[in-house]
Amino acid sequence: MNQLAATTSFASGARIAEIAALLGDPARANMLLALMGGPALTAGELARHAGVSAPTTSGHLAKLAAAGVVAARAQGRHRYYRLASREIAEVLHALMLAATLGPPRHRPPGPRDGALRLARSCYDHLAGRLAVALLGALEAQGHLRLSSDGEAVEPTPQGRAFLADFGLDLDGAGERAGKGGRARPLCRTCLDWSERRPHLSGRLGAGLLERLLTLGWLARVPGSRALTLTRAGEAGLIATFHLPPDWREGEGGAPVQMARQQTPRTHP
Amino acid sequence: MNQLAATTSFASGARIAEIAALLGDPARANMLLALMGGPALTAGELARHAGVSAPTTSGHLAKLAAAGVVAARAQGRHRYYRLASREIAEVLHALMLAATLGPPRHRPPGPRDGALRLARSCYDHLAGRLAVALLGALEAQGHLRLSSDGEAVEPTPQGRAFLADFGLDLDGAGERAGKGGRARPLCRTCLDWSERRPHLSGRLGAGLLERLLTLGWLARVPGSRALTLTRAGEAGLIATFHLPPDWREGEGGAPVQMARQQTPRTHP
DNA sequence: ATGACGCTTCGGCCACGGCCGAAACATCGG
DNA sequence: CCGATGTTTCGGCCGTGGCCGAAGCGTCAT
Repeated sequence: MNQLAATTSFASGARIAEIAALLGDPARANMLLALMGGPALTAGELARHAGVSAPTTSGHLAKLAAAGVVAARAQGRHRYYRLASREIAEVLHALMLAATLGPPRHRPPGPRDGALRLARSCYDHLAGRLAVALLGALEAQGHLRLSSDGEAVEPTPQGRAFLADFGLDLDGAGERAGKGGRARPLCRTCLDWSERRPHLSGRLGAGLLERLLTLGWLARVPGSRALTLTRAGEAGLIATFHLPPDWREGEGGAPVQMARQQTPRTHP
Repeated sequence: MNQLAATTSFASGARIAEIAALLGDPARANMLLALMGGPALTAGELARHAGVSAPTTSGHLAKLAAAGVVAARAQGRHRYYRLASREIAEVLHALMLAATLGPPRHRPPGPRDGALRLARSCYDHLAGRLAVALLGALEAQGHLRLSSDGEAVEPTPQGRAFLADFGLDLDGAGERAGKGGRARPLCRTCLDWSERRPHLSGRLGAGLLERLLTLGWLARVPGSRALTLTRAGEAGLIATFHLPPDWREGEGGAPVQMARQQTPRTHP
């Protein structure tokens, strides 16, 4: 018998409930939402995100770690926490999408909303209006081919060359087939949470974000998931990707203000 | 400003936690898992699935309905409950996937597992070994084209004709662009929960399941999500789709026993 | 009409779990 | 070695919420 099928069994309601219950506390949900930004955060930072005391935070994190929702890495007197797996990130993503549906309850459109809507990191890839615009530009240039429904997406041969030239190794051994015997999708569209339009995810999306950060075209905003597009970055994206200069306006809408640097973080 | 962007705001941790907390109770999780099968179920049936009393079930369902997780429809002295949206189904799907990872805790491989692994319904489409085999057969016949990573999938012109001939109207007005202004993906691969290999989801997957049920090639098993492949169905699938006769063996594994009819349900 | 059945509401019990302050433990800097 | 800082453990308080039995209200059948 297939070894995989032998070890894989069905998820019981109990196990599902266990995970969901862990995400079902406001404090923990806010921590995990903060971790969706990608980089690992310290327990103290997570405590501030959650709005609870340090002891309470520690208890929450211990439970999350025991259940395999987050993973911890000790470094000096800090402990850095990150989401334990991409599967967990996808649960959170699905929850975010479902949460935008519900009843039209009170949703304070804080000032940070604008920056987040414009560009942010989503676990390991780029999201927001910029991500949607980049996908559009790549498609318009013939680098990517989208299926008619906008779900399936694949790089054209020309696009592969273009992206390789930009510094992305799409066939690289970077992420081979996991233990599941299945390679991570090269580039999958991921329904954007704020724009409700698809953007790039998968290996290509992750590589793109990494490359843009390396180039200094994008910079992380310490306290949030927001990303700033630097002057060089905007010029570079317009020159290289033919990003339309009016990309901030989204679907013919008004431009949104960009994220600004806040209090710098103290860890590497 | 784009009207959608104006009304769409960011999901707060509170709202996420609200939904997750509702899925985070064993009784409710078992109810929702049962509803993942597709057809609406009565409150009594859900009570049996959850293993709690009728009053308790009623309370749970009231909460789930108030939060927009399930939807109710009264009919006679029964009340039929179903999942309220595809977004909720996708949250559950992501949770099921995440649940198979965790620590190797006790997972009783009950006798029903085999039937479920072979063929079952997953919200609105087909899942299990049969679904994986069907996707493989469609690809082998040149009706579908998969990208190298097995994520993107699209019907070939020949495939469209073949599927239309089989009774599937892929371009039909059946499911147009939703309020999000985005059409439902035609056919998206959906990582199979038990096989951990992709199978057909999306509009095509839903249409295929519906058609197979209409033809009597597949039949629902009352008490569970399992599906039975009828004699006519097996012959038909082998003749029409060129399903390999040894499809039950999965990846070179041992065959799995098929689901048998159980106690018949009393509602239409 | 009258009983049977399905579902919901009500009332009350009880346990689980989130929260904090105090204190212990670890690490870094002087 | 000694404070300062980050994190965890401990103890105890208290509200939330799951659970059931009894009772109420519909719908269907005879």
